[in-house]
Amino acid sequence: MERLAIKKGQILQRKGDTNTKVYQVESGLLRSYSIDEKGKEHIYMFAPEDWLMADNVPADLPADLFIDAIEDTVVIAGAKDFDKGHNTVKLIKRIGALQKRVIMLMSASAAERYEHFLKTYPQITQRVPQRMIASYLGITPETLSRVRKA
Amino acid sequence: MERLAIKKGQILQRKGDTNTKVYQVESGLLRSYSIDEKGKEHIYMFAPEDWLMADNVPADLPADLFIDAIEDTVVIAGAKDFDKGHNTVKLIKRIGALQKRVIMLMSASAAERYEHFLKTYPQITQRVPQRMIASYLGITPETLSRVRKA
DNA sequence: TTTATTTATTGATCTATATCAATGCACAGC
DNA sequence: GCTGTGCATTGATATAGATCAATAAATAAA
Repeated sequence: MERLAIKKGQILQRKGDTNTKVYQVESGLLRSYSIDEKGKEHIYMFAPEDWLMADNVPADLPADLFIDAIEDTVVIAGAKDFDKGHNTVKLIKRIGALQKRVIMLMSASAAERYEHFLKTYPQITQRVPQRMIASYLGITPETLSRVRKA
Repeated sequence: MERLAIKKGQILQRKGDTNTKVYQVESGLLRSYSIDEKGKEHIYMFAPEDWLMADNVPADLPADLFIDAIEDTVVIAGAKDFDKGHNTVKLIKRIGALQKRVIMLMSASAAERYEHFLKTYPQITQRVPQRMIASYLGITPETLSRVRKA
C-alpha cells in the first residue's frame, strides 16, 4: 500500500508486466489501453478521481494492458489480493457497464456511440483529447471529427 | 430458489422485466441478447451447464436483455441478493473475459474474432447454429460463412 | 516570443463488411 | 413420406468507416 505521484505521460504499467497492482486514483486521470499488431492504441478505460484502475488478470499472470497518466496523477497502489476489500456491488456495476459497452460496440453507429459517451461521461469529455475518445469508441479521430460536425 | 425446466426456444426473461433473477444452469444451454431498433438480435452471452446467467442490472430496474433457451434447459432461479453468495473471484474473472471481448470488438477483424471464439469456446461451437455465433461476434451470418471457407 | 510537436479538420480514395437476393439443404411437424 | 420453415452458402452491389494526405489550429517547448 503506497502512494505514487505519476507525471502526465508517464507509464505506470506495461503489457507483459507481472505482479501488477490495483490503483485507486486520488487525483488526476489515468487510461488503460492495448496496442495491436499494427501499433494502434485501443483505450479500454479512463479512471478519474475515486476510480479504481486495474488490469483484470490474476496478479501472477502477465498484464494485457498498458496504463499511463493523461494528467499528473496521484494513486494509492494496492495488492490485487484484496478480494475482501473488493466491494461486490461495485464489481457488478462494472459488469453492467461492460455489458452496455459490448452491446454498444456490436450494434451502435459511430454517432450513437459518441452520443452515449457524452451522456455517460460528460466530465471526462472535457479532460481528454478527442483522439482518445475516438480510440475508446473504437473509431478513428477523422470519423469522430466528422460525426461531431453532423 | 426454484428449479425450472425451460423448453428449447422458450423465453425466460424479456427486456423491460423487473424483479429478474439469477439463473444457475444445471443442464442445457441459454443465451442472452438485445434487440436493436432495426429488430436485429445481438447475443451478449451463452451459458451452458454450470454457468450463471443474469442481466447485470439491479433487481428492481427493468432488464436490458432477453434470455431464452437454445436447448431444453434446467436452471435454478435465485434472487439477485448480490452481496452474499456471489463469489468475488468469479466476478473478477468475468470482468477479465469482458475486457478481452471489448478489446477484441475494437481491434480484431471478423476472421480473428471467429478464430478466438473457436479457441475459447470449442464446446459451444458444436451446439449453436452459426448465425448465433455470428451474432455473438458482431458480424452477419454471410460474413461468417465466407470467413470460414477462407 | 519563436519554434517545434501534437491535435483537429477536411478532402479524396479504398476496403471490410453489410445488405439484398436467390438457391439448395436439413430437419421438424403433419 | 411429404411439406414448410429456418439455416447456410454464394453472388452482386452498397455503404460506413478506414486510410492516406495535406493543411490549420492548438499546445508545449525553447
